[in-house]
Amino acid sequence: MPLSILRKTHFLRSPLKKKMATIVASMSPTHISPLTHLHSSPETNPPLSLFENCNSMDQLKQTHSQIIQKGIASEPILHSKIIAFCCTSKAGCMNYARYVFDTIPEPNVYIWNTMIKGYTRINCPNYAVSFYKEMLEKNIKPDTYTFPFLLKGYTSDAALQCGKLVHAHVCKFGFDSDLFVQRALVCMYSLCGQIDIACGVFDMSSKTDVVSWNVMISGYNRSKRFDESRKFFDAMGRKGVLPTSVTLVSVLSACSKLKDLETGKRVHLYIMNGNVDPSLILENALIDMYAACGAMDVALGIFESMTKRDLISWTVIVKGFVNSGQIDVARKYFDQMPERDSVSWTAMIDGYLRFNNFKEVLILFREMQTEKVNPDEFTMVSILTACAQLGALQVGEWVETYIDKNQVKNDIYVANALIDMYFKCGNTEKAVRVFEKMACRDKFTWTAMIVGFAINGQGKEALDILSDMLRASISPDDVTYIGVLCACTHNGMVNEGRNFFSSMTLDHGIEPSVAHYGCMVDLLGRAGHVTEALEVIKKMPMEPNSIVWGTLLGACRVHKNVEMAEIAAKELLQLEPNNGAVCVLLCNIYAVCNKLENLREVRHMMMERGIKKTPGCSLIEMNGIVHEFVAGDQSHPQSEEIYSKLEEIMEDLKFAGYLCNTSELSLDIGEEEKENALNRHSEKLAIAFGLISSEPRVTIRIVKNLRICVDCHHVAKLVSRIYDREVIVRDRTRFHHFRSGSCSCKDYW
DNA sequence: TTAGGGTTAG
Repeated sequence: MPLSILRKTHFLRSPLKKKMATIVASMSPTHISPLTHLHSSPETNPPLSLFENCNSMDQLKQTHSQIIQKGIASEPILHSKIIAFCCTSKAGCMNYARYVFDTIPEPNVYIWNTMIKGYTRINCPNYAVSFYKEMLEKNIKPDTYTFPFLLKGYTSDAALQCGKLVHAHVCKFGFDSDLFVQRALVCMYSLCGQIDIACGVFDMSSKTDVVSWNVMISGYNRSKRFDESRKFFDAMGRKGVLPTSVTLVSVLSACSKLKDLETGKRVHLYIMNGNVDPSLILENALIDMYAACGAMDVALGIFESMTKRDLISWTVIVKGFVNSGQIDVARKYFDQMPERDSVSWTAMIDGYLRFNNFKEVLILFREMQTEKVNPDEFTMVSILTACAQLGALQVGEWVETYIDKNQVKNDIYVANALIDMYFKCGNTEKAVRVFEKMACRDKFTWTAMIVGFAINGQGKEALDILSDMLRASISPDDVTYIGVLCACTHNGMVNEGRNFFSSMTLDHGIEPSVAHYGCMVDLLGRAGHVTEALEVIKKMPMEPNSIVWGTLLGACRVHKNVEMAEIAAKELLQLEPNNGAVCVLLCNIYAVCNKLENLREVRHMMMERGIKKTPGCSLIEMNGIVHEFVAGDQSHPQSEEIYSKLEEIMEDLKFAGYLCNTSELSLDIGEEEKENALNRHSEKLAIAFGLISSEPRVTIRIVKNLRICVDCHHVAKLVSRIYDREVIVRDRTRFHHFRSGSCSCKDYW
């Protein structure tokens, strides 16, 4: 809304004025019911009751026409009645109100107020304020009703400036001590996201009633400051203000977010004692509170005893089971729902997301579309998150197009999820395009950009983004710095990383967490400073976790440092005795360094303890379907074709000078067998499948659960050159963009 | 006045 609206008159000339006059004039006499009683002294006894019985604009217009015919249309009370109907009734029409308003020679403050109320009611606060301005120009003084009507129109962050100007007028006209005006101000500030100012007005109010308290409590909920909602509720009790069901619904919502079962139970008891009338909304709020606090038995008890349930009751139960980890039970209730809207679908989709079942997310999303339920922005964020995890670029792109075409609200959450999805699918160009189009960005946006560039090996771009972020006065947080350190790590920028690590605390007051120390270990270790990396671990103010030791172990593998590897592996196995990945890494290191005796020892220990290696798994999306391959997989319907293509590829590669790199294979087997095992790695199967299933020159995108092995890395480079294909592999830690025989990681991984 | 969303070291 333009601020100028209060400073300058923008009084609207009713475009429909002429049209309305025509409508009234054209009403044929047959439409008009005979109003014989109008003959009895109309001036002294206006037929007010006629207006009170009006149910539609047609009836109102008929009555109005009669009044005009009888020559009593200038009665002020009749004007008020017509305008009140048009402005406040559900069937009302502001254009007609405007038409009548223009015929009144000197409208009184009541009529002005009613017009303001009407424009606010139809969500046109700018028209309301124009009327207000016009009223002042006509020397009509506002009264205590004027401001609540005006203020009620300001309900969003964008309206705050206008709201504040109206507040100034409230003070100027001396209405700042009126209960209703104060309440309207509290409400306006609360809805415009300024709960602290609302609180200030509330504290200064001469009188407060339960409605004002309710406005404050719901305002804190809206600002996600649930702890303060609860404090207000307690304070209200101390002041002896009795809560209404509106209060309790808000308080229960806060309890649900705070997981405050104790206060929740107190509210439940208050309701059970008959202090407020029970309602569906109240019951829903109760089951939500119990479900959120993990008391699913109580939540279900209430749900089952309800005589009437709605979508929300069911959704809350589904969500409750998802939260308690019972995804199958959640699904059972979801399947039983009599009807489902986008919120219920999203609740179920989020359940699968939470349990990392990303494929099921996409399956459910397809079902949702089959049932013709339109996804909203919340659904889209969930789907994009699943696409990011799966590397499902085509589905992700489809989502972006769907959002544009179907006017799904493209808010900051959606844009941030899009950026994250594009980066995690290796498409940095599209991520940047989304970023550039954004009208406003928050710290999540900037952080997603930094992390995104970092994992894609574009360290310089990541650091440029950090500079832009600081220039835009957005404070980085701990996650931002994880991205920054990660960018330095993936690009071997050791000194820069060291500097960022110290400036993080010195300049931004962010205390390093175990994750930040982990990044430093990675930064130093990967660059070959393995001893210094161990020093960092020793000096950490907290206990190093398994990730930190695993990072050091990974660095030892790259730099073939057996001694340090043994230290790291020992520490790791103490923390996680059954971690298969550690044993495999240690085996890799022993194999590379030709320490076969140690290798056998580890293998023996693994067998004894029943430790299994995590099977390598690669995903590749083809025409919107995600295909999954594990090492040696033969379950794919096109398996035969895939293996014969793979054979062909290996022949082509050998012809081009490829030598199989079996150095990391920990098995005590012959060279041929080793080569065979390597050739069945999941990423090779996915590459072969990609080559036979897509058009020439189309990029092959693969997501792998483990780190890509040296041999597969080499093969991918050659494939990109020999077949002229861009191959993008996202492994556990980063992206490898293979183009024309080389990789974006510059073999630094 | 009741249900839902985003970034995180290996």
